[in-house]
Amino acid sequence: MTAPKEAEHCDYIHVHEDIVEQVNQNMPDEEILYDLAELFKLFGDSTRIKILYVLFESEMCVCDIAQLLGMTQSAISHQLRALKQSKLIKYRREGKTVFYSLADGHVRTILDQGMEHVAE
Amino acid sequence: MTAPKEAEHCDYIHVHEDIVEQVNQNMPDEEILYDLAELFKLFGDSTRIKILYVLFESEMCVCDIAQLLGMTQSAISHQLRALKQSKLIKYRREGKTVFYSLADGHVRTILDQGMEHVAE
DNA sequence: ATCATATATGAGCATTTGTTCATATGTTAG
DNA sequence: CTAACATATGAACAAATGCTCATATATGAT
Repeated sequence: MTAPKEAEHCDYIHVHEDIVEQVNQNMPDEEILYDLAELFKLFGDSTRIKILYVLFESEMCVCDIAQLLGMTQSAISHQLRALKQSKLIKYRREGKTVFYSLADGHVRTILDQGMEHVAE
Repeated sequence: MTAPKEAEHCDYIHVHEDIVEQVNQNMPDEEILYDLAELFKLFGDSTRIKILYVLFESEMCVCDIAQLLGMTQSAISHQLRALKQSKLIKYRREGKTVFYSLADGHVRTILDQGMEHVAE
């Protein structure tokens, strides 16, 4: 029996039953994949990448980061907000100053892996 | 001697000389950081993430991927192009069909690390 | 209280991004 | 050659993104 011809189907389906099953089994939930994409989106901007690299060296306040990157306090603050919301960085307040630092070892691992690929 | 008051400077500079030096020393070149961001940008979209997860199981043709994800051939082809350009996937032609597969072990490592963070 | 400093945030705007649609290219069969 | 199929690609458009500017909030000093 030949498969019924429908709009989006290849004439000959190369995906075999067992592979389709495997994909559906091993593919994480839609929601998880969305969250994963949201996470990587944060690494997909050079300003945020630079912020993370700067924080590799030391915790730092907003103004210091802005200076080091040659950008406005506002721009940096907006980006820190995004990084903070995804728990990639944490902060502590000391008087008027807020110090930011990396929250997670994954940050370093992810960036390092990306570097390996880019460096090829 | 107090530091000269300028626009973007904190009143008290928290970044000490040695840390500034360390940052400038360890921070990769602007161009590399840009490439790194470009790479992660590819992981920052759930369609492309799904494509990569599907390819974990097996090489697959464009049409099969489109079917599995319930998207149009064109949309998938556009995304495959981006993934291909960054050498995250490779392809081989077999007659009319083009089979795509993962190009690199880094892909898996990067996604796994991201997953670990998301799963917290 | 007022002032100054450090940071956060909302609105506006220009740029980028992902999809759709139409069409082009490439391959095979007849 | 033509026809059918698989894939690639350019234009258009809506949605998302990152920065700027103005302003709000928070803390400390006077």
